[in-house]
Amino acid sequence: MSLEHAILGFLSSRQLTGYDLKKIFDTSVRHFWAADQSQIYRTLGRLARQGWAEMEVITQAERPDRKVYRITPTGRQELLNWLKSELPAEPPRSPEMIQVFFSAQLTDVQVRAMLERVADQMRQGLAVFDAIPKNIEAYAEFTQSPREFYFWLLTLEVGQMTTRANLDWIENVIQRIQDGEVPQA
Amino acid sequence: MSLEHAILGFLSSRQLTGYDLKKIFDTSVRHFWAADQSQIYRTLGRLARQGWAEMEVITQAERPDRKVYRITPTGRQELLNWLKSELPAEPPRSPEMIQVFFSAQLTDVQVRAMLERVADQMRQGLAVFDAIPKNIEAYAEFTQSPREFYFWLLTLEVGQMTTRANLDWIENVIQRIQDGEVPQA
DNA sequence: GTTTCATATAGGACATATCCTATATAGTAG
DNA sequence: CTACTATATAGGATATGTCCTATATGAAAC
Repeated sequence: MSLEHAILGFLSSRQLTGYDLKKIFDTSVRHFWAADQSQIYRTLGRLARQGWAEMEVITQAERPDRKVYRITPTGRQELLNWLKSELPAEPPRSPEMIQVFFSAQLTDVQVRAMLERVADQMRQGLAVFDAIPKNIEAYAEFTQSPREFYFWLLTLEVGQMTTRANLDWIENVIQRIQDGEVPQA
Repeated sequence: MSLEHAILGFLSSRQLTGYDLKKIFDTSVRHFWAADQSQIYRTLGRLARQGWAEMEVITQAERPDRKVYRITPTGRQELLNWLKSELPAEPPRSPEMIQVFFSAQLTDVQVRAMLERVADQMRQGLAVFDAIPKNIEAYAEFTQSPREFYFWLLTLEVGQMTTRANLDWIENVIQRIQDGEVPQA
């Protein structure tokens, strides 16, 4: 599972708490990886148990104690090995494509409505992408490295590109419906 | 979960067994939905229990008995409702993007190797797409409807388009590395 | 006759993710 | 003082998917 390596990746820059990581997953990388808070805490525990991270309790005066995690040399090696490894192919699983496939059973009017709905969701997604600040200063909290920031921008870029390409395709299909190019039975 | 609706979709054309569905998931729709055999059998049981499908045992002389499932009117209505509904947004989850993001920690040579590897996987995926027969006769077993076949082709089309767009983007990034456009620290 | 494949069925155990709950600190709004 | 937000932690139960196992029929290859 990649959450372990994602967390190791963040810990390789600096030590963090579960709460810190939750904020990072909710902001900086939410366009390509979402993680649930309890999942993060459980994964941190697992990383510590298998020796890829170590934990230190920091007592706080006016807040509950913080558990700060830092990557170990073993964990750093595991991260580098994983970064160089080939990922197993994932079984494809697209509810959208199931709807597209079986919407052959709907009328052209209903198909168009469905496609317009999906297109709207994609436009909203693009608006979210466009609204993300793209200057490194906005991300000082998670990195000061221009190289790291550049690679983060790459993930943003591909997300936007893919969403835009899918939106173009949907609009093209809508046009084909309007042009009467879709078989009726 | 969309597997229920995918199965309802197939049953809406004709009655099928779990074994039939496994073959369909392994061939015709494997480019956008993969399903495990035991998952299919369990989901069929659930569809029957909640009244969206009904099951009839067909005794066979020289093979084990077959359990044939057919969609019910309730199930057909549920399918149509689902086809017209807006899907909840899925949390994004891309192991590839995690590798891209953290590969900032690798050297340019290592990053290139990683991207070439991903590119190779995509070329293989495209080769698989290109090898899929695109004449309706090859799919007589699962549909004889030109409209249904057209919508199936749409799912193929978007899969190819997305894979190609991603491959172009990776090649572009490799070019940027070669051109020295990527920050070093 | 053993292995593999095809045709059939389906349960057990586990992995991963989600959603909910719970606790404990402080601060703000009403 | 209740509700909400922020800062902190983490377990219980469930949903979904995977992998393995098991059974039972026939056919083909070695």
